[in-house]
Amino acid sequence: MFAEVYQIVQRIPIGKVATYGQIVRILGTRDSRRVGHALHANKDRKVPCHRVVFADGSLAPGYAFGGAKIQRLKLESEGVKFKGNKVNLERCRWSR
DNA sequence: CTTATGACTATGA
DNA sequence: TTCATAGCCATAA
Repeated sequence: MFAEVYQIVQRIPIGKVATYGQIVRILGTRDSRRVGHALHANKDRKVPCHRVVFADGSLAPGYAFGGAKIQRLKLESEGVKFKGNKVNLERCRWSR
């Protein structure tokens, strides 16, 4: 279940981000919520959930490990470029 | 066991 | 472009 999600999330290299849809696609399902639930169940203790963003590049408002703004800062620190209040998926989208 | 809610995404207005 | 609704699956009650 979530193990697959954790594995994929940990597989994301520094400076890159993956969308829920991307992970879900790898899992072989269409449900994006299960990924979000997986991260929520695990929070940010073992998996860098801050690298997981919405399909449009935005973050999870109010449910991040400490705030979407914090998440944004963390991603920036890893080298992820931001497009306004969203991540520049065109540049930092994790491809396989 | 059934109902309701949720770190989502795609489609329609 | 932004807001609302439907669909998919798992967890909580």
